[in-house]
Amino acid sequence: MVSNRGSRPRSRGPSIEDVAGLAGVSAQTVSRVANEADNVRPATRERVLQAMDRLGYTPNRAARALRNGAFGSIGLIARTFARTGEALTTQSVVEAAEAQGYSVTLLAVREPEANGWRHAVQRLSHQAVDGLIIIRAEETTPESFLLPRGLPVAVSDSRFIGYYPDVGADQVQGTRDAVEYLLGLGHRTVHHLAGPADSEPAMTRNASWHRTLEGAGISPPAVWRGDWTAQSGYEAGREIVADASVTAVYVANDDMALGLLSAAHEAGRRVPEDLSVIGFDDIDLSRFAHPPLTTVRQDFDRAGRELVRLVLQQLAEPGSVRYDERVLLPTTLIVRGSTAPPPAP
Amino acid sequence: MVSNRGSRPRSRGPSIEDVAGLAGVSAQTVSRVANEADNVRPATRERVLQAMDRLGYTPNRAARALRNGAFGSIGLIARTFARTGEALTTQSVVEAAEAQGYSVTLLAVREPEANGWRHAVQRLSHQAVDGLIIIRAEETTPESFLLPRGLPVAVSDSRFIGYYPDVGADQVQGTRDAVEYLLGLGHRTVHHLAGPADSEPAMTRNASWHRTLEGAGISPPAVWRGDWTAQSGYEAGREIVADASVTAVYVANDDMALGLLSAAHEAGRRVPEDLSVIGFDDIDLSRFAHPPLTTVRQDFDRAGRELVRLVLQQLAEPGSVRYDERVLLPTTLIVRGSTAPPPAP
DNA sequence: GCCCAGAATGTTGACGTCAACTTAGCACCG
DNA sequence: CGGTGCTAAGTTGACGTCAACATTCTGGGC
Repeated sequence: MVSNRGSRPRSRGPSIEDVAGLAGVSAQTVSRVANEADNVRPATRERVLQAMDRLGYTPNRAARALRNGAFGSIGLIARTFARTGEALTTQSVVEAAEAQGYSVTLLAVREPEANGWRHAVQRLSHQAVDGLIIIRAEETTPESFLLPRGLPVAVSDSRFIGYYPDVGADQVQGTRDAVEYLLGLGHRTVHHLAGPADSEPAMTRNASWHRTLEGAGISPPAVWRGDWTAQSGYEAGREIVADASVTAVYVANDDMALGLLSAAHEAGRRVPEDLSVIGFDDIDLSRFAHPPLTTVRQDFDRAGRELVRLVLQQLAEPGSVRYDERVLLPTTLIVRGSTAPPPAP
Repeated sequence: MVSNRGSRPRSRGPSIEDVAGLAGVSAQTVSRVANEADNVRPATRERVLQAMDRLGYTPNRAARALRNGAFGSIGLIARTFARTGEALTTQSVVEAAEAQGYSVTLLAVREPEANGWRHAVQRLSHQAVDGLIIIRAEETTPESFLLPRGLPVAVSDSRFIGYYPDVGADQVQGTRDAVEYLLGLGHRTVHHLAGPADSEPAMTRNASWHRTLEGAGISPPAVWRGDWTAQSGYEAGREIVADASVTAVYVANDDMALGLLSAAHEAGRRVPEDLSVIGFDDIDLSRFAHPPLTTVRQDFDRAGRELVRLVLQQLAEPGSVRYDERVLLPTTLIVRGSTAPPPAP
């Protein structure tokens, strides 16, 4: 803690004592009114409420937190909140948390290495939040830092799976659906543009693609690899579209798939006539791509809700959630215009 | 506060006293070590650090907050965090805040009406955070609720402009650049697909488009209106592309512009040969649209940094920021493939 | 009018931290 | 070797809230 804030406390607002004074009651009675206890005479309650209103009183959450040992806040740790997947998950976590009376405190991990994560956890952990949600922890492993004991944690799409309860889309089935759909259209094989090697969902999709092809008696070709961004999809795409033998590509997410589409246009390779493309996520814009993108939809909304549920359940009843519990959310193959049978040879 | 959390305080972690006991020093000495005071003998410091490490001690932020009157957290209020603009701003706010040792607490406003905002402010206000950032407050006005006095606030793209210090892209200039660019290509007029009527930036862009046309001696045609989503852009787009007299459209954001592009493809209307399109924002995917989207880039990153700066400056020196201060961030016209001279008649 | 049960309200103390003040320890000086 | 001037470490109290306990009402029964 290097910063110097707090050296000159900012002007504090009215406290429970101020309200009590104005209303002519004790602080405890004010507390009771604030907490909606039922053993307060209506007349008294009214007087207190008016005093609160007049002073603009709001309970001091720090004091409450100190007293109760609870913060009313859930920590959310991620590398970034700007990418589609994270943004959607964040939004749904916020909504679900708020429905339960919790707010959400964000912390971005700046340095991808374990140190950054350690720092983030240090800052959020244990004392500032009642529980922790970790999404897309890609670059570090659970051994690299210790979380305070007893702090409820839930993770999504991260390498912490198996160490903490986890929520995630059914990557395996979603991938199989996509690959088998392409094979069903008549493609001889399906190529793969994967996500970064340190990402759990990327590797799971990669592995499932691999297994599905093998299951169909096809020897899997070499994979391309991107970093989830459209830019990386475009760059890999330039190589992919230059290879005329490629007729179908399963791309690990929609952003990269859209980048690939762009590369195809640029090279004059027609989608889906010459090349079929399937993405993963079903982000809003996929529907409006040219052509509209066939993709595997995952339910970010539900993921957020489940993450919050897992944390709050641990909070309510410690030990009620197994550390290796996995919530697998079904995916749906959304067929649009970017897939078709392979071109006649 | 309806929830019942806190009734059974969760097991607390080690406190400063525990560390002190183990290290054989007083609590104050532990505090000094924790706060990196320099008047501690190295040997003592070492002993304390080891005790901290052994117990897994982290300072209790609630107690700190109570003591200091500061929380080390900035509140961020918005309707959603999932949309492009909000997500990018959120990310940069988080980064900027963290650089200053602050975390960010999110609160989504569920009901768009004033009540929802009031509720949000109630919950975040005054006690849970040291300052407040409000982005895209579209549906309510500043009069509809009161913020606690003395709470630093900064806003962006909201109708609170003029009431609180504000950060935002230079909509006026950005719009003028776009419209004049299209006119310069030879278009007789420029149509407009606007954002929602209750949005401040939408109305500013609308007004600037209007004025620019008038300035060029052109009577502005009727506007279409969307809700920022690609879907709404697509729907308006179906009408727009059906009108053969439209040769150029200035769209209030990229998402809608991409929706419009999709409608154009569907109708067989070629972009840019038959129809020129300009968006606003320059989101990642715009570059990879088909054709790549000409757009007005705004600097979300800088916006986040400025918002945090404004809040922290008020915190450091109350009264040092005027309530009507405006930070206007320059925009850049990014010319890509979606714009061209009008078709020959 | 008096007593009593139960409801309403008040009092006390503790949550963990740290600024401000106080005391102990030590080196150096004449 | 006592004193001086530091530095290091300890003690105290207050931040705002609320559970637990203590006290004071209130109204009803006799």
